[in-house]
Amino acid sequence: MNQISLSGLPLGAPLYQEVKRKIMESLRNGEWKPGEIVPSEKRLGERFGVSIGTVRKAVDELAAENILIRHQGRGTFVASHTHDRYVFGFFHIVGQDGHKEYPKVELQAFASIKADSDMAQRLGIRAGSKLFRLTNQLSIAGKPLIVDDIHLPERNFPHLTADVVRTRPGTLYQLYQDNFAIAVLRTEERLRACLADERLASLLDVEVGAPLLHIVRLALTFNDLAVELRHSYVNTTHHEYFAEEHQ
Amino acid sequence: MNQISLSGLPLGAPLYQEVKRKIMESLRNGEWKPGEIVPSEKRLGERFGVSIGTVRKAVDELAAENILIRHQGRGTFVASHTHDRYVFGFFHIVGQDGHKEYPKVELQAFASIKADSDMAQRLGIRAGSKLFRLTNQLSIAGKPLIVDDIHLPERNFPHLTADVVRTRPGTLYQLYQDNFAIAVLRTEERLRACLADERLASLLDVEVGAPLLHIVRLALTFNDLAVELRHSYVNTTHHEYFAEEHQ
DNA sequence: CAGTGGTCTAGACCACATT
DNA sequence: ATGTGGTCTAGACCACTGT
Repeated sequence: MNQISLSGLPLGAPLYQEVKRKIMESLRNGEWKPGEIVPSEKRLGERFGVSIGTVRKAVDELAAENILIRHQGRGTFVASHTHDRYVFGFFHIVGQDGHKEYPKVELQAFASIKADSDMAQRLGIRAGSKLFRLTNQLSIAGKPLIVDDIHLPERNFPHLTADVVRTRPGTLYQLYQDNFAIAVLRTEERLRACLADERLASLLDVEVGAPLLHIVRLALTFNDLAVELRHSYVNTTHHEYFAEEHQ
Repeated sequence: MNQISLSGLPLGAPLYQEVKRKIMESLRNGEWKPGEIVPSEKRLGERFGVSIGTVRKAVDELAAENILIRHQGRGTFVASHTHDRYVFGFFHIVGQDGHKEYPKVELQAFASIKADSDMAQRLGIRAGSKLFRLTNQLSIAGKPLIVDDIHLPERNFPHLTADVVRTRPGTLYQLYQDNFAIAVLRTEERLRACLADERLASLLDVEVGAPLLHIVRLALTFNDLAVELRHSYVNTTHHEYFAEEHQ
């Protein structure tokens, strides 16, 4: 059994891992905010007392995880959620020709509910905790394509209202970032096939019993803390979910 | 417009990219075969006339793409398809508890057909070209879970027979690698929901009209050449498709 | 023990972006 | 002109593996 230090890293872990951890700590603390520039590699090296090469290795990994973004000649920046970034990184539905087009979003319902045991387990909270539940209808060319049922622990999103959601300028993940200082860093998705019930059939303009792609997405922030649980129901008649495996 | 050299790399490309290209060329040529060790970083540096640091950067990328595998103290090896590796890298179906178990495979049909325009386009061959078509039934605990319809261009798999497929020791990708020197390097998957027709209902032991997850997988080798086109139909009643997005 | 990959350093030079 | 990240080098030392 390996010993584990207070930082969560094994004792005698590589220096660059320690540097990476410290950078993430500063990001989590908000020392450098989304969209802002971080100190140059030279300055980071001085701050942590390591060589530039070691800083580079730490930043390499953070850049590979899309937490930092490098721009040659300009500097290194904290990744920020934008519409384009969401479409590129999190939105996996493409047209039959492989073309990606982001749908128009319309909020259908906003409510406060209590977490059942499944939701609570996935979100890592107690069953019965209060959640916001949002239902979005996403359409392309006026035709409904996706229904999203989104669940957010209320304690992480104080004073959220339907109006705030409806009048947000960008994606929901931008709202989490800008209004609640929550950065979605990665997602886990579980996919199944299901049949449209009456509600989904009505929202998606399909027959009851039509086949739908059901995606359960868990969005996570620092330390793998769950931010959002989302059930998406997709009409895959003219669209599909795309995934690539670099082996 | 950037100039492109004969190697496909932009003129003035980084040295390590050139080294990476040369290593991949040797892999494609079979100079180093799957499972074999490649020369040490020191020797590669001497061979290509670059420093070890530059070799490391090239090997770093190849290791990140799972084309090479490093073992500290032992050396660097050419990735080889094994059962475990297939399950870890290409098989995305998990039980409801997240547990991955690889099913028992049974060949149901083996035929020679002609590519229709859709298959031909996806495989990058001419419509009407001859294909092998294999149908596999995959079961867990005696219960059918997946049906695979697999299409292989005949010219890449000379003398393939049902018997060879049935008596192979490992996965199909191992067969491609060991008997035909074809290395599957990455896959693209497109997912939709569909309804079971009579054939699928019978093979999967579900009702006609039951919802199924339909996965179209394209397997690719060097230079993004298509190797295999696979249609998988999954009964997601007790299993699901898992995908992770590192943002 | 010798050989391998993994880490870390220090410095030179390049390509790029901004001032 | 200055500062940034990107590349490349050379070498030291460490951790691990097999003989």
